[in-house]
Amino acid sequence: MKKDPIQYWLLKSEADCYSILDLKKDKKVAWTDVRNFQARNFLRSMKKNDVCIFYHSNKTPPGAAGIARVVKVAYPDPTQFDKKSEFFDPKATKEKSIWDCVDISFVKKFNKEISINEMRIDPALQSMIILQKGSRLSVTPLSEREASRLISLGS
DNA sequence: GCCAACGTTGGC
DNA sequence: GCCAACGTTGGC
Repeated sequence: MKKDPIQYWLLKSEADCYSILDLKKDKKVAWTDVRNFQARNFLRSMKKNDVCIFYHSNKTPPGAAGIARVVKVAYPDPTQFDKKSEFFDPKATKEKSIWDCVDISFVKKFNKEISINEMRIDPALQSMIILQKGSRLSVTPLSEREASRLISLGS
């Protein structure tokens, strides 16, 4: 049986909310709270061992901060059922789950964070979805070229 | 803090 | 099914 090729993803997180250092400390975390259908669909197509570039948004400047790896594929996001959670969704039931999460583990923190400005001027990164005007998705696919460029810039 | 751009909701 | 109003995201 042939192995599926690795896919690459970019995960946004607000830096002061959950950073790559938090992930380093936790080693592994459930990537919950995604409440956008397009982003959820990307979560659902993630496979075990896929590589995720961890991006810090909402800071100056924002940028790519490290690498994570998918350790568990999509399953129902428990926060949608939790009445006390700000991500509670009254339309979701255990039988009809709406939102998914994956588990990711820490791989490495970049030696140098790659700012969005650097990405914008790098020819290999022009095609990144988050650099397109108006793009707000918190989960986006990366091409192998984009991912390896980011990894070499950050290492 | 501002605001452009997007997604969602709800009236019709 | 359209679209105005609203809420949110996220770079600046």
